[in-house]
Amino acid sequence: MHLDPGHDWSVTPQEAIALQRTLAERVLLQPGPKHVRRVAGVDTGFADHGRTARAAVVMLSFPELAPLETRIALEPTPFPYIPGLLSFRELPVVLHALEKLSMLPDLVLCDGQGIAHPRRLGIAAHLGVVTGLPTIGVGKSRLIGDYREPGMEKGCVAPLMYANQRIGTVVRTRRAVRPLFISPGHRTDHGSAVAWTLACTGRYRLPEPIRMADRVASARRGSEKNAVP
DNA sequence: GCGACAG
DNA sequence: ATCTTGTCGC
Repeated sequence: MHLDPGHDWSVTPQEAIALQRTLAERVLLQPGPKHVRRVAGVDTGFADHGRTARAAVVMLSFPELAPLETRIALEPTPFPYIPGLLSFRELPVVLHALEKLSMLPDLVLCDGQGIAHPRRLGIAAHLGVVTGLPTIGVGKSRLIGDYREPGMEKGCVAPLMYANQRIGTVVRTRRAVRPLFISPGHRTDHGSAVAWTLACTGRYRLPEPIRMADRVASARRGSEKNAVP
């Protein structure tokens, strides 16, 4: 399958920022998909002192959360890590892993922020605008915003605020663990983002799609295979 | 100028 | 993100 890159990815940090301001206008905040049969998790890992980027996408069935397909892409890392510009470092290789899927997901959980970003275009929102797919940002830590510590029980939440606006939700996905920073990417909203995240979470802190993609992307040695039907 | 800063 | 073994806690 051929997936459109969406735009030129060979940009300078300054051009990337300008691009984010434009693309952010195309982000759609609306209730997420009504029915989900397939949910994908994406994550990126690095090797060779950061010179090689490895994106992993794992497709799971819903609500069983059983792995259906795993795809990987390896490429030279194209952009340095700059807070706020993470998508220009990880999305190029992520898109190549995504286009290897035999079927499109109904929803994508992405490692990193959605609209909880200085210009409202974190990696999950960027991925959604480029692919047109509904996406949710699942951050393991905070990029921007203020919040009150949510309760310690699983399911406890607290709004993530920035410039007097809600940009996400701090969610306790498991008892007494560090909370996750959930924010809408594209074609989802605060409520649906949190609901789908919890619906995809089992006995671990990370929702299954992200946890499985994480495992594959960070695989130390050569699991450079591509499982396909 | 100073502090913060997804992965 | 990555470098890295055992260890403390539920």
